[in-house]
Amino acid sequence: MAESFLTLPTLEVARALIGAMLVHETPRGRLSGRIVETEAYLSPGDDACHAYRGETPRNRVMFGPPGRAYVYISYGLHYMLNVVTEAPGVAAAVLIRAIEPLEGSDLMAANRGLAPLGAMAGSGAGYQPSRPHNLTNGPGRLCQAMGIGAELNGTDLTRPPLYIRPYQGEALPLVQTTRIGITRSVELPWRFYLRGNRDVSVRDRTAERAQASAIG
DNA sequence: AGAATGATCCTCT
DNA sequence: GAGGATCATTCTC
Repeated sequence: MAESFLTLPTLEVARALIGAMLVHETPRGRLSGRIVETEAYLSPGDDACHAYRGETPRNRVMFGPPGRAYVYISYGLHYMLNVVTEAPGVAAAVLIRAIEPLEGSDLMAANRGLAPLGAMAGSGAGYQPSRPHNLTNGPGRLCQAMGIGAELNGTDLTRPPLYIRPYQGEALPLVQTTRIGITRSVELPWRFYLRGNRDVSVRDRTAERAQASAIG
């Protein structure tokens, strides 16, 4: 295949990933979704980046070649999926924060401990989301739904079992704003999401108004 | 060896 | 909107 778009500069990858398809071929079935929200992390200069103080065993993959998965555990229980960017030696990645389920949504629901979508049975097992789109609207949730764990850390995201198919089509309406859940470098506008999509984890209505006529 | 810190999610008010 | 869960990783002593 042609040179992957994942070799582009980090912020361009973060933009270009919106609309791309994330696919996981699991033993129990094929799961996929459209990426609708991303965040860029780029060291040096970004104190929120895991690698801002140098290489450690955990963030080692970020220093490697682009196009690989950086998967780690947050708060001791949630997996986070990142796409490594930039040439070897430069620590950078794009966090996938939300996807829109396309294939295998019932298996995703099962992975999340939820009843199948469309089934109204109230067996009492598992928790019922207050909104039907609580399936993959968050970095921890989408990893749980997609069956992504530590065993995929460092794997090549251009081939199965976990891979990304680029978006090819008309320009999508993007919103650019600040990142979520961090305490350092909070001012950097390095989060991107698909305007109007229901699976975006957190909207920024101020940014949406300010960017009303802009098209990403 | 001990303490602090999270790129979060869920529940309850 | 606020707080607890829960533990790997990292920093500090």
